[in-house]
Amino acid sequence: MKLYNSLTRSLEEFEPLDPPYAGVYVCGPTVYGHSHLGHGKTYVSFDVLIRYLRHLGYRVRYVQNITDVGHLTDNADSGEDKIEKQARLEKLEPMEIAEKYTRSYFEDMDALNVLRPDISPRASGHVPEQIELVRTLLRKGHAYEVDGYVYFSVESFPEYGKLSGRRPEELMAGTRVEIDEGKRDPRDFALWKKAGPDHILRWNSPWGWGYPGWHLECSAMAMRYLGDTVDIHGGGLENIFPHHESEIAQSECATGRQFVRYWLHNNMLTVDGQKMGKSLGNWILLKDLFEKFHPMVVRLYILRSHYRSQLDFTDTGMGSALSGFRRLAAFRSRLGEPEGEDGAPSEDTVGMLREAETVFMRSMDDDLNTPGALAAIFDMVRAGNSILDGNDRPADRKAMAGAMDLMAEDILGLDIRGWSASSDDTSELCGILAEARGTLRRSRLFEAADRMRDRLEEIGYTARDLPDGGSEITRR
RNA sequence: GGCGGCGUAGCCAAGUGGGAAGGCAGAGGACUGCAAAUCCUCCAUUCAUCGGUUCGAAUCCGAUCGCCGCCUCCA
Repeated sequence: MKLYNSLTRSLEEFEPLDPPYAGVYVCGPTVYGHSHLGHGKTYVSFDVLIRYLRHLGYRVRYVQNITDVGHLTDNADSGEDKIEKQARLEKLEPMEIAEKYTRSYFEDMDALNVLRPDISPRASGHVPEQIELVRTLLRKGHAYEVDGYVYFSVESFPEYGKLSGRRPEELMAGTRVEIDEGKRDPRDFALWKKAGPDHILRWNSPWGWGYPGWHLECSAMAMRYLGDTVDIHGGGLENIFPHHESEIAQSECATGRQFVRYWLHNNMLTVDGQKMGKSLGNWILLKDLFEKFHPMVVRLYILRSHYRSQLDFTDTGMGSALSGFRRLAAFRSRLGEPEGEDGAPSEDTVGMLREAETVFMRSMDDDLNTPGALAAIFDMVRAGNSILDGNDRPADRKAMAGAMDLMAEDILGLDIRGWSASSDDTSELCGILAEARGTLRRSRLFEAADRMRDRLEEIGYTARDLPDGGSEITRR
């Protein structure tokens, strides 16, 4: 499989350091609020990576942190810890906030059918590791302490900037680079920050009470669980600088080894052509979106564009995704669950499925080209329907079901069968109504039968008539 | 100001040197009592514009116009 490596700015064949094991680290959320659609895009994208790596036979260890401490509301030291701020607003303990929104995050990711990471380490639970990393950097001369603060010395790492492509001189005296009294160099960043008693989330350290700088946790936890060199590190594009750049600096200075071999970055989400921002009034929480659209439709929407492209969210786009999902669901539902069929599928089916899987895998191998992979699935749906229209053989349905379940469900994570099942709460009632419509039709009381269909349509049910004279009623 | 990306049919979106995928919407047809679903056919001689390289470019190079993002907490 080829992956686009931000570090080399090129497509590279993925080869883990120690096959078949593959270590993947993805920057997780800061848990001070409900997850938004941007989280959805990022974690669905990386979920597909994990699923596909596993399909290819890699033994993946997927680590994704939960940031429950240390990030500030703004860049200055006067900034407030975001979790502490939220705790004050909700009148809860900071750890209650972290717990509440961690659960909320997993709830939303579960709905999107995102597989849970193998390890979800909390930053607050890894302060000793972070302190140890700071000590190492101090010992090796890559950091210095100033009055309870510890800074990383960018000058001590000539490769600083290799990921983001920034030149050191650009970083000097930049208008937006934090100028801090204690720093020897404006580019330096804090590894450890001093915190007074008013700061609830603080720990004792060799440099006094404080808390870790915001780049530190990822380095510490990635190396703790995946070793000094991580195969794949993923995250949002906006984290390339300074977050990931600084992770590299800290980690490589501490170990003397390459920190990450493949850097993957997911592009951003826009809403109606604009950046999604709280102040812009286009902030979309997943929980709100799920009220309007089934999570699987959201997932399909995300997968219709490539993970390195910006994805623009629009209502018409969601409508289009919904129609597409219905098509997939209708096909899968038509296939049923023909478990006990032992006959061989027809040549047409075998050939058609081979073609679909070839195109699908070729697309996935090409830096996770999910739009191309979806095209292969839709081709299969059309060809499959065509074959079954001509001759509905259970062995063919079974083969097609297997292909759908592998490509759409296992790899792309579209829970199509779950969708069908979830809209089935009223199945018994629908059965009775279908019986009634069938009786009316057989009695040629078409006017009454159609009035029934129209009224059902109005409340969200679709009636379709079957070749045998019966009817079927389903919820849209 | 620095950096990066994008501009492909009505909308969305792959393709990145030699046949313009796929989805949605739309048109016609088959099927149906009528529908729905499904199938068939049609729907970009052309890929923002201009110029260049090439036997050949949506794909490479240059310019122009337009849009977006990152650089600041943000996935």
